[in-house]
Amino acid sequence: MTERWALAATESGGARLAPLGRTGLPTAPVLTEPDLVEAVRSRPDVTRWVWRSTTEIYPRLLAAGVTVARCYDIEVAESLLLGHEGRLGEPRSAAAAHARLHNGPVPPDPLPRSAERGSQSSLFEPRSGADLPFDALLQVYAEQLARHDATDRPGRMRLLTAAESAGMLVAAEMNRSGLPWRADVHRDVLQELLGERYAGGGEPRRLAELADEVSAAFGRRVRPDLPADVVKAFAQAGIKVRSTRRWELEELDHPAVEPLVRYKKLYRIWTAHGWSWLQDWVRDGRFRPEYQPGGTVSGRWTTNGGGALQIPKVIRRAVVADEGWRLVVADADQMEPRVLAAISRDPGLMEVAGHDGDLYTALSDRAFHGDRDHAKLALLGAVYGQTSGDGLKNLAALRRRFPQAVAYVDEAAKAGEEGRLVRTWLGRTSPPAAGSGDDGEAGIPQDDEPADGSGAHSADGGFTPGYASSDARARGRFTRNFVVQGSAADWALLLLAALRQSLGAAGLRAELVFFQHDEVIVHCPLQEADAVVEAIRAAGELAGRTAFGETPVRFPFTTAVVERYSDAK
DNA sequence: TAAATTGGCGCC
DNA sequence: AAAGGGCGCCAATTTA
Repeated sequence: MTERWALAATESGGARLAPLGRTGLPTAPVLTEPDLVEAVRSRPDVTRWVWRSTTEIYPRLLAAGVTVARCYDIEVAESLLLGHEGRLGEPRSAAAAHARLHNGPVPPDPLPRSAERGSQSSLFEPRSGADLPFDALLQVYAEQLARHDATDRPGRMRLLTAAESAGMLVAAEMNRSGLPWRADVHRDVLQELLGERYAGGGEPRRLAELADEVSAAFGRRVRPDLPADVVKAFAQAGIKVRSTRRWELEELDHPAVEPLVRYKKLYRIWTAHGWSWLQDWVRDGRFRPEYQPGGTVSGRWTTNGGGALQIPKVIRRAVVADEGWRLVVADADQMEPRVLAAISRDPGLMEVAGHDGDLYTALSDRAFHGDRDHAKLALLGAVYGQTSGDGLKNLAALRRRFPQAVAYVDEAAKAGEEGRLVRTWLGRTSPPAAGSGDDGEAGIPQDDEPADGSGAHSADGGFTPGYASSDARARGRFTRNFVVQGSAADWALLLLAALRQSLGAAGLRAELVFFQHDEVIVHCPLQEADAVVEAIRAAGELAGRTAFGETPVRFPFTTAVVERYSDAK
């Protein structure tokens, strides 16, 4: 029994709403009710709410203690559909969609909130199209359903929209719950690593000392945080260095290198996750980043501040479960190679990915004489588009044993070099090449079926450029990676959706509190931990089947039940 | 003077 | 072992 209702907020905190039929049109007269929250609370049988923007509506419901099972986010759908149509970058608001529907003037999207740095003050997003009449919203929705059907993969596109919408719900819920964060522990870590702060501001003690060591090693004052100054100092010491990247410095034989590298590491912590970060981002024992599902073109999430997806390992000591509670930290094992196996359907790689054990070890047993490091390097090289080094030799071995998998990413790279679009498994689409202008014809979508080894180099009677410009090659590396990273993000969305559902259905107090590409953290009472571990495992397998259909590929996790994040692996 | 870019490094 | 993909953040520098 699926009950689908459309819902819009009115200016006065009320709601307009109507039940929807299969084509997306209302099956009963539109209702107007005085209280948005009550309108939802009083309809627990609704299985999916269709609304303009989760960001607009859901935080208000959550604040009143109301959760929903599922939603359909019209602006999320518009963005995904525009992408699939090769029109990424066109305004994606519901108002814009409605204007396009009637060939009217299309309003630009409100500026992305470029949140004032380090502050959470910009709470209100411009409400693009909030004033869109309810029947206009319904028209946009009905048209979107038809546009899903008009794609090359209607089922998967509908799934993608549902998954991204679920991601919006998860994000809103996590924004609300926050990650348990002990400011006192964080301060202890900072003190330990950086030493005291000096009264007048400026560097803490340890950084100042290291800067002095660097200067002493050069025999003159050098500011280690200024790459230009460091390069010059090395030049004066008779050492030519192209940059001050760590891996390059570590090649050098000079007494300044050691303190310099240590300085950089600590400097990074100080500026990105130091005292002022703590001040800005942690309140009442919780760190609340603003998650943005689909913030990257490949579908990975970003956060709008707080650098939640780049928390340095040493700082993770500050993530501590509440008294009597635990953190269940679950990391998907070798997700990208497993996803490559699932989307390319390479028989050999599916076999390798068909077990829960370490994938790179299995890979190296098959093709790399047991050398796990080489196996891993080769695979990552294939996915990232490595262009030089030993990785290429290893790539050749990979290509011999897993031709269909390598052909899949090679084809994606070729598409990128030729200015064509590529898609993830569910249908999220790469942005048009810069400079490809509006000629959507350049964007012939990538095949629905993976190329097989034999066809990989002979397919598509199109032109074969003798040389690709370096821009084209860079674009090829991007699209090569896009199909894998993006399909992994597809899977991760389904994982979140499944986990959210099962935690809710089980009536646990457990809460999803963190998500980072292939890793989730659930905060739960100690006695629920076992159930949560099992829920995560089941959600991973369900996500695999839902995304990729019947596949031998397994999606196991490394799971730890800990009091502190830093105690997980 | 403000916005955009650059270099570097954190995470995946 | 080599320096390939995606981001966000910070400070300095360059550009408008």
